[in-house]
Amino acid sequence: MKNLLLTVYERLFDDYGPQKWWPADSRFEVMVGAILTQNTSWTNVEKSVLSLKAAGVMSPVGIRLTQQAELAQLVYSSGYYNMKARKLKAFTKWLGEKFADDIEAMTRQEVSVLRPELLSVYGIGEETADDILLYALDIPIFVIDTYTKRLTTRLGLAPREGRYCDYQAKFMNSLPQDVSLFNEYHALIVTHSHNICTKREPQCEGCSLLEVCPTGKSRTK
DNA sequence: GCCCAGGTGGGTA
DNA sequence: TACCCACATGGG
Repeated sequence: MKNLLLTVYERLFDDYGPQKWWPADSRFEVMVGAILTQNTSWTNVEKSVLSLKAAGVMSPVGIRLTQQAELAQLVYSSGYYNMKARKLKAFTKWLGEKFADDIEAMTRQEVSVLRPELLSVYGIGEETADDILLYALDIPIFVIDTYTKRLTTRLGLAPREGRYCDYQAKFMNSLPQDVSLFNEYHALIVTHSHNICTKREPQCEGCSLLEVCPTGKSRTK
């Protein structure tokens, strides 16, 4: 049987082309973006990223030296600003204590050790951890988000159990373990989701799974 | 005005 | 384990 998930990937890639994720100037900026984009549209995150850069604090040291209240103002536009300021503080504290801010050193850690370490940091859950591993550290791990779950469910490919790890296993067991493929696939799912009806359930009449929403009701172009 | 966005942590049963 | 809720701005 032809690998269905690979077929879906090829179809999305044909439709949208390379997505060039993650848009950022450094690995550290990817990590910051991964925290800021939690349940938040990227356009809001971009403003916060610019604010952090303008304030000269887009670095582990910069964030550690910034008061949490001031940090909250800098990331205001991405919402949950008090929570996210706290998360950025927790993450940079960990980065300093564990790796002396040496991000290259992170890549030399076994994923089996590094991922649980990331998950132990306040504010870093499974998706954010995997964003960091894949998009900042080029480690082949598949990122599962709301869009991915929704699409696989609509395609009838949802795993029997609906935990994060079940969805992740579904993708990782069906695809070659390739950083570029995982990078592109997740990005394509997000882009595609921005182009189809994203209403939770049911999807709008006639909104085909792999077609752009015919009603034009897609929300986040 | 309403709905949703590239989630996570804490509380309760 | 499985829900429920708080966290919050900004665009369609």
